[in-house]
Parts: sequence; structure tokens; C-alpha cells
Amino acid sequence: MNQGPVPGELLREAATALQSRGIDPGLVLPGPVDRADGQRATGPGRLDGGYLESLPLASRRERGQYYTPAWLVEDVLDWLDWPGEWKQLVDPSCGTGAFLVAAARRLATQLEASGVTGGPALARIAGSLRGYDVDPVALFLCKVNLVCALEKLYRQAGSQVPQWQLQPADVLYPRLGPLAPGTAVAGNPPWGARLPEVPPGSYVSERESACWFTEAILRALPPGGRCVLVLPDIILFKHYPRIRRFILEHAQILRVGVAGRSFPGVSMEAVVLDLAAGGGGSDSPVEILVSLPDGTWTRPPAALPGAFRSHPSLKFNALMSERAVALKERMEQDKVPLGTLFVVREGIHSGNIRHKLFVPAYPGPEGRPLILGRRELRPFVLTWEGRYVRYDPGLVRRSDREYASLGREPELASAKVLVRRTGDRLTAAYDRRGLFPSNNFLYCLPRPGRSLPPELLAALLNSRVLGDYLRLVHPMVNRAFAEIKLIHLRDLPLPAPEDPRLQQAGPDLFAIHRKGEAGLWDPPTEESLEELTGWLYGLTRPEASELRRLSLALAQRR
DNA sequence: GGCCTATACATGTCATTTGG
DNA sequence: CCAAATGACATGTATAGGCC
Repeated sequence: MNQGPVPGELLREAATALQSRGIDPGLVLPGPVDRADGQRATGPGRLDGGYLESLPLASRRERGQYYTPAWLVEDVLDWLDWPGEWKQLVDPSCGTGAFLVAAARRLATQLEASGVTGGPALARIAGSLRGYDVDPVALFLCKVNLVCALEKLYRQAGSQVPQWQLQPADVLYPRLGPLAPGTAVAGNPPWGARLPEVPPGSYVSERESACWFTEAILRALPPGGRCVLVLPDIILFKHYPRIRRFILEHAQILRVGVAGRSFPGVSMEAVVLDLAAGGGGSDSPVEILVSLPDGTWTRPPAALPGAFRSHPSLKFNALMSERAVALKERMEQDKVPLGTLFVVREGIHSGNIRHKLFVPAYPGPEGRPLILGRRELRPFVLTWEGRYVRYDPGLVRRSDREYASLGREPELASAKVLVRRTGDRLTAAYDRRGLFPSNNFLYCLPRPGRSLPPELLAALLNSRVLGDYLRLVHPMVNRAFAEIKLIHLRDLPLPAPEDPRLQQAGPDLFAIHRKGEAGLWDPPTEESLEELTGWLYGLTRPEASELRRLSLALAQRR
């Protein structure tokens, strides 16, 4: 038996599985895969659930290989109404065949009901399904899984076995020529695999594989074609405006399913996009569904279909209600991004030499006071616990594969506003002494020329209102993002220096800052800060509470 | 010498993962 | 669960090399 790239052990296991189903392994094996690129599974191969686990985690991640949960597969096929009137189903990243196998079962049932069995049924099924994948071993398993799922038909067919349309593909360029009318695409493209280069001719020009797959699929679909794709939710509302524009211009969004963390062991959240090829442009209603733990879908009470078109970078927060958008936009009115008034950076990143760099006691003249832990930064107050960073670039032995990022000493040593990256609210303090923060903090330096007094920034960041805004825009509890990123902070709306309301509120904000800095941060002071910032951002008291409720609801769902 | 380009090195950021 | 930590890599900057 020609092994090709498939490990012998796996072949033997496949042969046994087929025999036990009464299928002659010789008719099926060695499989359609003969790309001899030396790709081999390590460890014991298993026919379904075990194959991916047998691969090194790094390579799985690199290629974005994850099993799609069965319930999600069935729902995707339901959304497509497969088989329905479709002639063909294509999965451009079929892996071990989750979608194709489920689709094949449905076809078999349908054919059986109309009296088609055995070889003819197999031929019809194999002719209606197409799969591609980078991993030849996965493709082999896909075929075995298909055969096993159709065991009855195989037994009936005897030697009349079909040719399956399963082809090795390059992850870079899923070779989807123009697809024939009557074609639907379903699948879970690899996420997060960084393409080595931007694919030539790509509009989206993103190196995130899920973006490229989405573009390639939409380009290949014929008018009237459909695709239902399982994608990372970041595509909808993080830094991928171009794929959003591409989708809006090349497809009609029929449904968006918010599937949450549906993949065991994966902390990214999934969305299901149901797209009809062609004819973008119109703002027809999008159905938004949220998956529930019991496997059903529900309509969120106040989702805002279509409003993403008006968002500057087309962000589509499927759960953002009309009300939330209104409050958000009100807060942004006449405000400027924090990044235009302050330089924002990450603190010292100790890389892989933490122990060498961050020390508990004074190490000598290269030592600088280090702010490391959460307790050292409370609202308005910095309490240095006495640790040091050895600020000496010579410590990093690059030849020993050491790395670290010491940042810029003049900036670190100057007065600045430190912001905690973790926690369920924004926390900031004005660092007058020039302490050196670790990368558990971000810091804001006033831009020369046009800025705000750091005391005011610290007061605004410590207010619930800005924290709630942040959580509304980037829900962060139990999310893929464990930290506040630079971009989150840079995007926060701040009153411009010449803002008349700020002029008016300034003295009170300074007073609050003084109290806070003096350790007199108490509920009444906090209350007056809420009052003041609410007014500054054009929110009434009830509206500020509403903002709070909405943002918490968004965060807690996740 | 002046300008442009390639490369190496340094800095800065991301996207989780780890571990208490 | 969540603060702290980490590996990878993208971006930025300096320098060397090539060409006129």
C-alpha cells in the first residue's frame, strides 16, 4: 500500500475501520492524497477526534486547524438550507471533513427517500461535494470519514466507488476558480494564520487568513451563490475595516450569528456570517442571532441591524443596541481621540529575561524604580513597592535568544499618566516622579503644543463614565482581550483643550484629583466625579446609568 | 561625496497563555 | 477567574553597501 504522506499507522487504522464496516479498504485507500511534502502526523493518529490533537500545537495554530463543533456544523447547513435546491457544496478548508461529512449524510438521506441507493447515490454525493485543505493527512481522513459515514451505500455499491473531489490547497491561495451557479460554500476557514505575504490582487490586503478566505470565497461565488462561514468575531469589530468594506460591497449579509466561545480551548469568539453573493450596497435588514448554551439561537432584544455602515470603520458590534450607539455617539460629539492629545505607549516589556531585568532590591546605579503590580496603582495614587528595573540595554544577550523592550528612558523618566491594563474598570494615576512602569501598564505623555493637564486626564480616566464607554466599545470581561490595548486608550474620546465645558469643569476636576492624590478618594468624591464627567460628555444622570447597564450587559454576555 | 537601497538591529505591539 | 507573563512578530531606525 502506497503510504504517500499518510503515516502507516493511520492507514492501518483506516483499513481496520473500513473492514469493520464491510468496505474493501483497497477500493478506498491509499486515498486521494499524494502530495509528497513530507507532512506527517506525530504521535498516534486517530481517525477523527484524535488527529488534530496529535499535531504539535504550534503547527495547528500556524495553520488555524481546529475542529468545528458538530452543532455549529449542523446549524451552518441549516442556514444554507442544504441540500435544498443546491447543486454543489464547497468547503475551501475542509480539514477532516466536519462540514462535508454532515452534508453527505443529509444528501444520502434525501437520495434514499427518493429511492436512489448504492453506486448511483455515491456518485451523486461525491459529485456534489468539494473540499480543499492544506493538510494532506487531514484530507485523507476527510475521505475516510466520508466513506465511513456512507458505509451503507459503499456496501451496496461494491466496487462502484466514486472519485471524491478532495484536493490539496495552498493555504495562501485557496484555488477557488469561479464557482458554478447553484454552488454554496460552507466552512470554517483557518483563523489567525498569518499569511507570509499579502496575496497578490487582494483587495483586503490583510495577512489574517480568515480575511483572505472570506475575500477569495466572495470573489469565486456566482451570482445567487451563498456562503455561510464560521469566522473570528474580530472580523466584525476590530482592526479589519477592509474586509468589512469588501463584504458590504460584494455580498448581502443575510444573518449574523454570534456564537461566542464555541470552540473548546480557544479563547477567540466565533461569528457565523451568512452571505449572499453580489449586490451589496443596500441596507436590507440583517438578522442577528445569538447562540445559547442549549444549542439554540435567539434574537437579542435590541440589536441594531445595518447600523455598521455608518460607523467610520464599519464596525459591526452585533449586540450594540440602537440606544447604546446613540449614547456612544453623544459621548464622542465634539471630542477628540486621546491619542491626538497624548502619546500612548506600553511600559517596559521584560521579554524572556524578566528575572534579570526586574529585581526586588536596588541593583546599583543602573536601577530605576519599577511599577509592576496591580496594587501599586490605585485610582489617583501610585505606591512604589520598592522593586527596580535594571535599565541597561547591555543586559539583553541577543545571541542567547534573549529579548526585551526597555522603551525610551527620557519618556519613562518624565512625569506621565499611568494606566492599568487589567481590571474591570479604567484606573489611572499621575506619576510626577517618573517611575518606570512594566508592560502591565500603559502610559500617556502630554503632546507638546496641544494637550490637557495630566491631572485632568487622570481624573477623566478614573471616572466610571469613560470606563463604561471603553467597555461598551470593546467589551472586555472574559474576552479574547485580557488587556487594554494601546489602540483602545488612543481611541477614547477626550474633550479638546478649548472645550468650554472643560474650561468650566476644570477647577472641580483638579480639586477631585488633589483629593484623590491625597488618599481621600471616597464615595462622595467619586459621586461628584461621575456627575462632572457625565455632564462633560453630555449625559444626564439616568443616561450615565443606562450606559453602565448596557456596557455591563455586553461584557457579561461574553 | 551624495543619494538610494538592503540589511541588521532595536523598539514597540499583539494576542493570547500562564499561573496563582 | 483574572493579573501577570510571554513568545512572536511588526515596525522603526541606524548603518553598511552599492551606484553614480
